[in-house]
Amino acid sequence: MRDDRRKPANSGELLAWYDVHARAMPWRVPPADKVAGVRPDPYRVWLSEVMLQQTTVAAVRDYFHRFTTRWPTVQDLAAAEDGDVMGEWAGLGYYARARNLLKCARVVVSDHGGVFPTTLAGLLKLPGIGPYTGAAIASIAYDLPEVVVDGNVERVMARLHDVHDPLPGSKVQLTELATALTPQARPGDYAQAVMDLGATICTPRNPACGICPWRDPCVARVEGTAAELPKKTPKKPKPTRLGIAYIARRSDGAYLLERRPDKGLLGGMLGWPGGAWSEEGAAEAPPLTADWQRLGAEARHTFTHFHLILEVRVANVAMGTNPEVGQFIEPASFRPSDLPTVMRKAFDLAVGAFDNGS
DNA sequence: TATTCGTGGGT
DNA sequence: TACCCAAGAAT
Repeated sequence: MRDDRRKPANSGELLAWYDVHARAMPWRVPPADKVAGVRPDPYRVWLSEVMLQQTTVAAVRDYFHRFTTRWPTVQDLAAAEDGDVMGEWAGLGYYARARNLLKCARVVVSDHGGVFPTTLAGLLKLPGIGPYTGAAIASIAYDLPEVVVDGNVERVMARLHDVHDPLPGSKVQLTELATALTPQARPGDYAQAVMDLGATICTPRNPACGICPWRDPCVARVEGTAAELPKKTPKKPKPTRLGIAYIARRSDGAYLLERRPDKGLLGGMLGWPGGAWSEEGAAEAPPLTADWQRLGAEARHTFTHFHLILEVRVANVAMGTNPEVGQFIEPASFRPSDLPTVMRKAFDLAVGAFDNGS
């Protein structure tokens, strides 16, 4: 802080802004309804917060609707089949979230009578609930004054106080600043207000400082440094890995798929056999003997920490063929939408080849 | 503390 | 095109 005479930011200014500008969301109770006594459903708050981890609101909306339609309560979700939940999560990414989601639902039902813990400490013991999500549920669902620190809060605090130390090292400092601002009154609305501010006004690029409810106390705005904060330590370059996807179609239209192990990349998801991906592109043996055809194109996909070039090989096989890995899934129970995106890309290429009568 | 773990959209 | 980024958690 370079100007101690500046009047510090205060939560009331932000709450007043939120009362007018709160974004409408399927899992959210608008401030006017909360005044009337409406409380958020902890199940829906929890589900939305897990889905929103490192994921945009736009991407979450449809998933949230499908999940809550299919599994309206935590009891419903706890009773679901693993494969159904993983399939419904397919395409949303970070699949450990879905595995932990199911674990968490089952613990809540078996150990807590189907009621989410009502303290931060209790929430933090559950799978998939970390410091952010625990504080978010505690504040939004139960109006407890816990400190919510996500990427939005980090950015807003860094700018309000002109913090130039790079993340993630500055996280402790930014958390302290966030703690000082978190109010005892309406902490749930406040938490959502800071995140709305970060998402709509105090954006990563081209922040709309002119219409910000905290424009006066914001030190970075005065210093002209808002757009360059928060600083971040540079990230490592992504290597490129090579792999093969073997897509076998049986004469009845069944496809050969395998369930990937729970640990590691795409853990718990369906995928095409093809072995590990490496920078050397070691040739993996096919899952069964057949007349494998190479396609003219490969699937390209970028993960968090590497690029992938996936060669797709296809084969038509007869009924009664026994694969060495995976199992055939019949057309009636195969939904391409159950596949993670990279596997669906490979499938889209293969379908074109099968349609061409290979 | 550093790495692993997805995906789609914006610039 | 190539990067950046998004309501992080687990290890």
